[in-house]
This record gives sequence, C-alpha cells and structure tokens, in this order.
Amino acid sequence: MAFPDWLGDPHALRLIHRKTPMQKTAMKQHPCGQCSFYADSVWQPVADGTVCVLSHSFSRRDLDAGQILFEQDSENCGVFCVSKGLIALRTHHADGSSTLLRLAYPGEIVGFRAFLRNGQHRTEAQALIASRVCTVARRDAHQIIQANPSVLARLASRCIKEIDQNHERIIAAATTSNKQRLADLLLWLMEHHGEPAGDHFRMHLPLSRSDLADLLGVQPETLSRLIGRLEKDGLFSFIGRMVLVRAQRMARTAV
Amino acid sequence: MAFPDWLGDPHALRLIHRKTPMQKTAMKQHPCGQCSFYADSVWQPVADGTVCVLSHSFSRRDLDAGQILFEQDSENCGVFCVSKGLIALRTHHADGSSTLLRLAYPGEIVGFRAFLRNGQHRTEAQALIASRVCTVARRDAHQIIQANPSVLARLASRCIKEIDQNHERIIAAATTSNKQRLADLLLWLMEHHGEPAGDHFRMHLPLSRSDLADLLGVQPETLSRLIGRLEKDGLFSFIGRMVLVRAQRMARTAV
DNA sequence: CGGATGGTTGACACCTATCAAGGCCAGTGG
DNA sequence: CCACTGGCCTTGATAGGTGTCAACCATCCG
Repeated sequence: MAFPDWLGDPHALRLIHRKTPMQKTAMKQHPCGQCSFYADSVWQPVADGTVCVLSHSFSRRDLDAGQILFEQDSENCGVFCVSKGLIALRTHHADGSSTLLRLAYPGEIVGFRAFLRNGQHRTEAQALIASRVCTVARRDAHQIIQANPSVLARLASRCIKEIDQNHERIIAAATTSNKQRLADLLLWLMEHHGEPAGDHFRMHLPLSRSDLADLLGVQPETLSRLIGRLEKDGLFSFIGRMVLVRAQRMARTAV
Repeated sequence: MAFPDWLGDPHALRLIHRKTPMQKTAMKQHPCGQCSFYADSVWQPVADGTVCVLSHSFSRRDLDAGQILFEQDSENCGVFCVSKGLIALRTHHADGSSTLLRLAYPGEIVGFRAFLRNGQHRTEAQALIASRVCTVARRDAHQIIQANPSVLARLASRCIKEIDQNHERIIAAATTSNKQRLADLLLWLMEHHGEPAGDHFRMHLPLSRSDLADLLGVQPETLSRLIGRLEKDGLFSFIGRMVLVRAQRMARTAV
C-alpha cells in the first residue's frame, strides 16, 4: 500500500530486533528493555551506572481517551515516549480555535521541543484513545544526556525526522488536492487502526471530523463535503466514525 | 513592526555581544571569531585543542546570485553556515516542478539534516543574492561533535527552531488569508532588504514571483493577483521587483 | 425537558487553479 | 539594425473548490 510521505512511514518503528545474550542482560535492567521499540529508543544507549538514574526517574502513565498529557504553555517536566495508543499535539489560538499539528504513535517522542529549549510547551498533548506514556523527568534526563551524548544524537535524529515530515506536508499541501490528501490520510490511518472485514478494511476513526479537517488544513464543513465526494467515488464508506475502504490496495493516483 | 511568526524573528541572530578579554583571545584563534554571529554559532563551544581541527576543515565560499551551494540528492559534505547573503532551500519534484521550502539568512545553518542523517540532501540550496557560506567538512564535523557534545546541543536547538517555524507556517496557512500572509511576508523581507526612501521603505525583491508563490503555497497567477489586490489597498507599490511600502509600521490586522 | 456537542447540508460570495493569450525585456544571431 | 527567442510576469475567462453563515439533525446528559 502506498503511503503519503507527509505522514511518515506508519511502520517506521515497528521492528523486530534480534538480541545477543549480552544485550538481553542489558535489557533486563533497562526500563525500556521490555518495550518493543527498545532498539530505537532514544534511551537505548544508556548503559552501566547511568541505567540506575534512568530507572529511578522513569515513570509510566496510562491515559484514557481524551485525557491531557500536558497543557499548552505549561512548563516542561521531562521527555515523553508514547508506548501505546495515540497522542495528538495541538495548539490553541488566542481566538479560541485550535489546530491539530501532529499525531504521535507508539515509539515516538513527545514534548522534546520544550525539553530541549528548557521552556514551556507550545502545544497541548492529548490522548485520542487509551494510551500509555513513559516519562523521564527533566532534571534526570539532562543529567543522562550529559553523561551520554548519543542520547542527544538520537533526539536530534527524531527532530530531523519531524522536519522531514513537515516538509513533506508542506509539499503535499502545495501539490495535492484536498480530496487526494484526505484519501491518503484515511489509508494511512487504516494501517494503524484498520482490521480486515471480508474483502474490505474497517476502522473506527480515532479522530473527530474537525481534527481531520485540521490535519488537511480545511474547515470542518469542507471536510464533510470531501467525505461525501470520496464516498461517491465508491472506494470509501462512512458510518459515523466507522470507515470502510473497499480496495485493500489503492495507488495515490487512483482518486 | 510586527512579524509573522511563521517566518521567524528576522533579527534573532543579529546580536551585539560584549567580550571579556579571555573571550577575545579565544576568538582570535576561532575561525568564527570574526563573524558577527560568533556568540550564537554552533561552533562557538569548540575550544582548546579542537579549534585546530575546526580551523583545518573550515572553508569559506563566495556564491554569486543564482549559484547552487549543493544539489538535491547529492551526498552531504559538511555543515554549512550562511555568513552573508540569502540561501533558498527548494525541492524538485518528479514532474519537473519545484517548491521553495525555506530561506536561510546569515547566522543560519543549512544542510544539517543531511549531515545528521549522514545521507543525501533532500533539498537544493541556491544563493538568491551574492552570498558567503562557511563550511565545516563532514568528517571533521563529526569528530568535533564527538569531542564536544554541546555543539550537538546547539545543532539540536536549531532543529527545534526550524520545527517551531514549520508549525507556525502550518498554523498561518490554516488561519490567515493568502493576502494577509503575502503582506506579512513582504514586510518581513523588507526588514532584511529594505531601505528608507523618504517616508516610505523600499527594497529589491530577492525572490522571483514564482518563489514568492511557493512560500505562500499558491500558483504564480494567484500571486500576481494578490499583488494587484495589495496594491489596490494602497499600502504597497510594485514596480517589477521593486517594492515600496508606505507605512513603516503596519499591524498584522491592518490588511 | 432543555441544552450542549458533533456532524451534515444548503445557499452564496469569494477565492483559486487552469488554460490561454499577450506584454516586457535581455540575449542572440542574422 | 532587426527579428527571434525564451524567461518572467500579467491579464482574462471559466469552472470548480472553499469559507462563511445559517439551519437542521442525532445523540448524549443532567
């Protein structure tokens, strides 16, 4: 299945990693050792004595759908890693409206901008579905980075990934129609949330219509009409937040 | 004058720094010591023995208007710092069209994504006006970062800045009209390239119309009409690439 | 029941992309 | 000198897309 570049590779962090016996020992003590994203974790390079610091300031937190992980303009209190579920990053504007800027899936880091600039969050993080987030407290995270610069390198590489995605999003907005981008977005979401249903695929949308509209940069009314047009094309069906896609494989140029 | 957030603060790096005698000595040996952006240079933390490595792999290059600094899909060969002029980062698409993604002014770093991912450039860098760029070769840059992690921290902070700007750009695109964003963009460019002319300000646009259109995410024909509408409003005048703005101070809500 | 929320639909004005044509200007070659 | 060309930009016509305002519906909840 073809994916829209501006959303990134949905499976980028879903990797199976083989472990040597030595690595297995290290993983036992490492707080991320149990995590399926261990190999790509920004904390993976932490070893030896520093693991204690990491373990000490490490905390897991379960979030219900709709719950807020951190508020906009709040002080950063650490580095958050999504372990399960789906986190939405949005900004609230002065006029009361808000814009959904990014989705963060398991394996992705959240709140690192505020952490690196040692300041306030410019976005709000909200769990869209039941989620689990692992946190490393700010003070200790700084200490760990001090002791182990390759953690910083991994953080930087996440930044690069995000800049790349932003660029793809800007390019997609300039070169692709809204209808096509909605189709791309839906197929991409289907990769995460979809399940087979006969010859179809089906999912429960984790996003409200207005969040979807934000991701495309259009008004909710326009989104509603885009959905109508997609449905008329016959590839998608919509029943509330249930979405069915008829073709399992759909080229980006097919719509 | 009010600035559009999505373009960043045009004076962010124009700072006057006081120097202690000790700093003055360090600056004499430091290749960036003469640069007016020394205090904020990503290489500023480099000191002592490592300065030799830095100086050794340091090279300056002057570019004419229109000249290419690096090509898209070319291998990264170092970290580039804009010292003078204006660099445009654009991507070329398969269909022959291209999109201007970012402008880099003196003090800004260019090509660091390819450097950090140790791969190819995804954008092309072109000098829009006569420019000077300082380069630190890749191999040595990696060595310097290894020896001095705070350089990496500064690079990461540049990444954060770029992500912030991308976010502001996405928000601006979703909440502001194209006409308003063009006015914002012109005023922002005026800060860099404008000069007083009586009670007006005047500048020679460093960008073609189609580059301007790219920055707004519209077609060139639309840009031409937006310019016409701005001119009709009376705040701007256009004669080819010469732009006059009547009011020195113009609120973002004034258009 | 009343009200809030989330979503859809309609009407309308406006904006934009697209295609086509033409103007302006610098460079080129007769 | 002129004609020609190509790049850059503008303008016009037109169809289609989008924002905005408003009404409406379904659902949930106190």
